Amino acid sequence: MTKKKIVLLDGNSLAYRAFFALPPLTNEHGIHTNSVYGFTMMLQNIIAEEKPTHLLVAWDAGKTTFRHKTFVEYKGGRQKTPSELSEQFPYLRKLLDAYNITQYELDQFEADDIIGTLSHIGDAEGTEVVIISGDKDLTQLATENTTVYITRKGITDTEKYTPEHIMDKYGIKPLQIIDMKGLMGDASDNIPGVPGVGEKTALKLLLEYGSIENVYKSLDQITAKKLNENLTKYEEQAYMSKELATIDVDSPITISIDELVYTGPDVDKLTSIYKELNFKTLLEKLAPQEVVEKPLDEIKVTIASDITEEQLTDTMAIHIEMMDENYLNAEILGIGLADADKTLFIDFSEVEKSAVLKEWLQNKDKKKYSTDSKAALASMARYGIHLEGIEFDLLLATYIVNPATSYTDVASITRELGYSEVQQDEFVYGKGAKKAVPSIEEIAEHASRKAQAVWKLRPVLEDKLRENDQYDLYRDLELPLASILGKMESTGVKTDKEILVGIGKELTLKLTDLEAMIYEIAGEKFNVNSPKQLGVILFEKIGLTPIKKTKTGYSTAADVLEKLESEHEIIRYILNYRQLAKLNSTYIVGLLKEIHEDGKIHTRFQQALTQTGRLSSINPNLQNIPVRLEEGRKIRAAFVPSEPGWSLFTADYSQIELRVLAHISQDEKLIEAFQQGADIHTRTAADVFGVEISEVTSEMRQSSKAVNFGIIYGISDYGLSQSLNIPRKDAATFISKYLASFPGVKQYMDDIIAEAKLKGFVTTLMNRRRYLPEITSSNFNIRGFAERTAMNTPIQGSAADIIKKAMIDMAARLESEGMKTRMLLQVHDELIFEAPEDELEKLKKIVPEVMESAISLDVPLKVEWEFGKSWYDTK
DNA sequence: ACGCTCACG
DNA sequence: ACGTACGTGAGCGTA
Repeated sequence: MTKKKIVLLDGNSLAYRAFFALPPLTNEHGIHTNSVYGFTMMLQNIIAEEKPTHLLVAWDAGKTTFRHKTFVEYKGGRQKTPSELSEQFPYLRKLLDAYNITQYELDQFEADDIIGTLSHIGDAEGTEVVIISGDKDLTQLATENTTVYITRKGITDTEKYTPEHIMDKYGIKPLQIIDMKGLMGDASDNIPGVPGVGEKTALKLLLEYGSIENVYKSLDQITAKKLNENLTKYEEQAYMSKELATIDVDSPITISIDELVYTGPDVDKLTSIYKELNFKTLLEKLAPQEVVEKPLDEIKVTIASDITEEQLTDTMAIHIEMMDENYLNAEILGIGLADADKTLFIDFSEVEKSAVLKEWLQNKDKKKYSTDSKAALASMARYGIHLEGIEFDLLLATYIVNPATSYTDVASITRELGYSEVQQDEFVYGKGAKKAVPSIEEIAEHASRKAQAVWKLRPVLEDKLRENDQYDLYRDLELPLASILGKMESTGVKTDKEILVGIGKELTLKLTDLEAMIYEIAGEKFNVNSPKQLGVILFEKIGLTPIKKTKTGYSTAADVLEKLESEHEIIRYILNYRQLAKLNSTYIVGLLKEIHEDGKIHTRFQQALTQTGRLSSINPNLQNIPVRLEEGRKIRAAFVPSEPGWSLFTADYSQIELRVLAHISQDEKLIEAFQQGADIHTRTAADVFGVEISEVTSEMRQSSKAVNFGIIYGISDYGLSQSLNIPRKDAATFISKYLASFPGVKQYMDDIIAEAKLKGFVTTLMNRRRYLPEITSSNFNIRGFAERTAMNTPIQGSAADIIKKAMIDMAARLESEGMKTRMLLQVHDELIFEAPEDELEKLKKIVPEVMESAISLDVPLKVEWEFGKSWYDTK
């Protein structure tokens, strides 16, 4: 027989905790589910870790308790429970019911008292008891047999209060926690305590006198005048506070420990509640085989050979089927085609053989509706087939309608639109080690279904785009851009392996030295790359003071280490080691792995991913190649032109986001500054500090630069204080001065938040949308985040629109000028080309011209360019 | 799989 | 009551 172990949960406290720890999730009916989800995670964790034989969730009963008789205002002034949380309580009850966990509440008593009483009984029996809550008051219940787990940051992490731990932490015994609360009070429960006494003073008094009673017996020994006065004046209040903070361990409960036996969940009930709440991952874990695919409608699949012109009509939906997501090197299995009355699958070996099909693919008068046009284009290009005539792109259309949904494969996209006739790729090909090529019949059906889905969904999406006034954005910006990006990806960037290897060797040498040095100073070997091990060395062995904590321990991030640099010599070696280790692993070893046989790196641009409209770059990411520090910048020397005698040419928009802000906000001063061509940070400094331009110091300019960044991000005093390393108050002063100097910006910030609340979304200059449902949240954090997003997205997103437009114009211009220059990369506000020597002069003229006239704003756009023999040299 | 750290705009 | 600047991707260690 296993040993008895009782786990007692504080239901209300944990529900709150889960609610605030998680982002707002909802099921398809808009019911909030985050608290239930978090609670479930905690519960699973507790059951797995503690393996309780007895389990109980205690709830607070109603509004009034016996404590209100002592003090009417007990728990007064509390914010009303947010409706997003209160609507979840019935589901929590149902969940626990499905788990077969006893729930208990008692009129006039709080959950604390129920827990206290039961733990008291268990303790007397000598049974092991674990109490779990977010409320530190419960630590008063810790005994030799009873441990109190208090939730920390996150939802499953807890701090375990045993009597020893409480002694270590506060220097008092568990029951003295009550005296501590009595003296210091508790704002959240509206327990007054003694004014002027906080945690420090309370602990000092208890260390000296042991209890509130003894403090008052020895009052004349307390010489601190103010403290003595307060203690004297508020004696009655101190005793009352102690009474309020005392958990009743003898409440009149009508339940016995035997009734708490935990036998495990009712899987059927659990499945039904998980379904109701849309907990997909939990459902899968519960019974992976139970998630059955609904049978699809039958379709007629034709596996074609000897393609004829008659089979290929003027307009068809097309999908290139590949097993791997990386279409730049994945094996092409075949092509699925569909129109109104048929589907067709062509095995890739047939594609290569069929001149008729190739002709059709390359004919721009034969219209194609695709699932992902960039993938289609780039994958075909590998076989010398230049796909033309793309008229529709399912991926892009869905993304423009709402960038928030996550797009993994065609099945998920179409399901989102209420169409469920396509199977998940995972289902067809298997997952992980079980991934394998199925029969040609299966592939044919899968690819045909995808093509058919595109055919059926195109009108739906086009209507939606028109309805949202986003058809132009889709048709004139994203769709043509897809082809351009496809070409850029196919072209790739020539990368000099030798240069990377050379830098790698130097780095390895330096890293070995640094490592040895660090071990010597630390007095032992450890993994410098492990924040956990490093934390132990720095903050336990060496004894430095931790400045910041993370969920899992001490933070060892660079900003923390920099603050400790003067404290110990080891820090600078660690910082240096970190910097070089990053360069070596990500940019030397990482990039070397990505060089193809053609000596080039072919990144892929994700065009339907970011929430703002920017692109992202993967496999590898070429949008974050080091530049800020010289050591890292040298990596750029490895990126070179692919033809002898050519150069790389880079052009970047100067301050595009601030210019966009000036335009959108119509702030007169900001517009004027840009029209005059002033250095914007200096100009901002002059306005904010109220001095002449000539009097602006470099510190003033630096602060203003940080404020300008902050404004773009949706400023907060905390954020600015972190970036400038100044007190929060000073940061707040800066911000208010800035907003007073630029009233148009202030007005914009207020207006955009109001607009987002009203419409539920914000838009960019070219009508890209981002929905912000969280902007009406009653949770301060979540709402604040949404508000900053509302301020930032139109700025970042409009800048993204502009450079996308510039890319389209630039590609057209290069074409019309008959130039050989190729566009290679886009890095958010920068374009990188490779060009033959004799086109450089022309580029210097047309690149700025095209980029600067991509859009007409009320401020000029400014482009700066460079060229050189490598990316490093374009500076 | 997830968190931390750090590279970029 | 709670912990934050906006947007990304990759490598590593740890679970």
